Amino acid sequence: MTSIELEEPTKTLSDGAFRQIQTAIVKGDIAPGTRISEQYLSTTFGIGRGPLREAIRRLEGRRLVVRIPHAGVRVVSLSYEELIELYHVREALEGMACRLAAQNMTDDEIQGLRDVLAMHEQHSGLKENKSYYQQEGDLDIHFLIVQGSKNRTLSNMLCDELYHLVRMYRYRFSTTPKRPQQAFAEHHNLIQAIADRDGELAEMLMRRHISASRRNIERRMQEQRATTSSGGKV
Amino acid sequence: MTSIELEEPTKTLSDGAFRQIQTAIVKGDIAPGTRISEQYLSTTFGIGRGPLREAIRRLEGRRLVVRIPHAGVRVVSLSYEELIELYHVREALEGMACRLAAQNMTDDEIQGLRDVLAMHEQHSGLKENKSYYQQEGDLDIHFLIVQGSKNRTLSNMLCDELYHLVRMYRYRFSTTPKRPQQAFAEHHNLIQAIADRDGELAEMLMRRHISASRRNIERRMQEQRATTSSGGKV
DNA sequence: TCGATGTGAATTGTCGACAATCCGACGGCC
DNA sequence: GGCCGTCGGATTGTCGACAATTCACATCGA
Repeated sequence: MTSIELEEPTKTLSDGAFRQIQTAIVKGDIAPGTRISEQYLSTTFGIGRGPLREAIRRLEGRRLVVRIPHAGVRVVSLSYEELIELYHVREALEGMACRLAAQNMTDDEIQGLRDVLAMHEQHSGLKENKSYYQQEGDLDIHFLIVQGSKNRTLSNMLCDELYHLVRMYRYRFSTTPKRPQQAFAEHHNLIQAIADRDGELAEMLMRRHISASRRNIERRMQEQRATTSSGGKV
Repeated sequence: MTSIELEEPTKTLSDGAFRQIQTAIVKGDIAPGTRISEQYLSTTFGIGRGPLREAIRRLEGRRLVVRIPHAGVRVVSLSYEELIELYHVREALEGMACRLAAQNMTDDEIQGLRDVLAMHEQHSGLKENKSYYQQEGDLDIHFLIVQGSKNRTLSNMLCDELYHLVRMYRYRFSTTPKRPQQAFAEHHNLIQAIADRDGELAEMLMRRHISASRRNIERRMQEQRATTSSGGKV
């Protein structure tokens, strides 16, 4: 119901391939850094190389894949630094979105926010399935708030570009012990501030929420690096 | 010297077409909202439709053109509201960039910033060519500051996506009487704050600088609307 | 044994032709 | 006279084949 992807009927083969590859990358079916050959995708989706290449070019424009001329395309692979940078950008952008949401959301939309939160609370408490909450539910809340800012330019940047990258790397840090409950509490306060139409507070809470999430990643990444001295890519 | 575009030799026809069309759109050679036919571009650039379509798909991914299946592509045309939204986003993002720049720029880079400002002062004072300063010089300063943030993710978003859209609509408002001098003074204070390593002040000044620029557009747009009751697109 | 170099296979880049779809004009009908 | 269906032209979408470039492997020499 609150799904980010709205499944419209695909009009052209190129559009269909674009969506399928995008979701495959975002969901992690294709690991970051993987080289994807045209022929493989061509036979997999059962379409010619023409539309396929066009789909890849669109993904290239969205920075989900990087292309090296005459050497193929690879799924984008964020370095540790780039992932942290991404969260810093989110902090600024979603903080702004949250302030605008406190001003511009309708009462019905705020109620919808509460409903989703309650649903996640049940789901999280009932099944103790923390990964679900952390993985998708969190983004659903953020998604609704961003939409509530009523700034379409901002929504596009956040939902169509940054969130895909965030989702790519989200599942890796979803099992941090106390983080889900903490995030839930932060969401609760966040929504309350929006309901109170307190934009200043809402922005500050959102910034701290994302900041806490970022620090959580930093901490886990350092732990991981202490054990395995891997390269820069995550 | 401080040009945004770094002209690397184009490796493939598709890449070459991508850049040429992009600059043509950004510089205003192709007006916003114009429908661009594949055949025309194909014969103009002297390349086949295949690479051309791929270039267009990349532009589509960057939101510089919008595509309607089976009906062609049009150069993106921002509505008045979207243009204002764009400046709000810039306010948040460049404010952040400016704060980071105050922390992370080297002394040499700050000196480079001052050099560019001095150069623009001479240029602006000598030739009284206000449009140049407002049009490109302003963005050069912003460009250098964003690069100085040392946040590559932020740089990419600002320089590769937003600035192109800003430049598309910049020339229309370049002749506002006192704005260039005012902007110059704002740049001066901005750079001083960065040199003083005062991130808080630098962010605030940048936000106000962009906010002033936005209000300038809003004012001129309302004047324009008062005379000609045109549609929403600008 | 290690490095450089040349060859070959695989992959990407490009082109032309054909099919599917949409837009505008014309004529018929109410 | 105005509206609707049909037809034609033009444009876009798709496919297959060929050329250009790169990468890997094997070979040769120091």
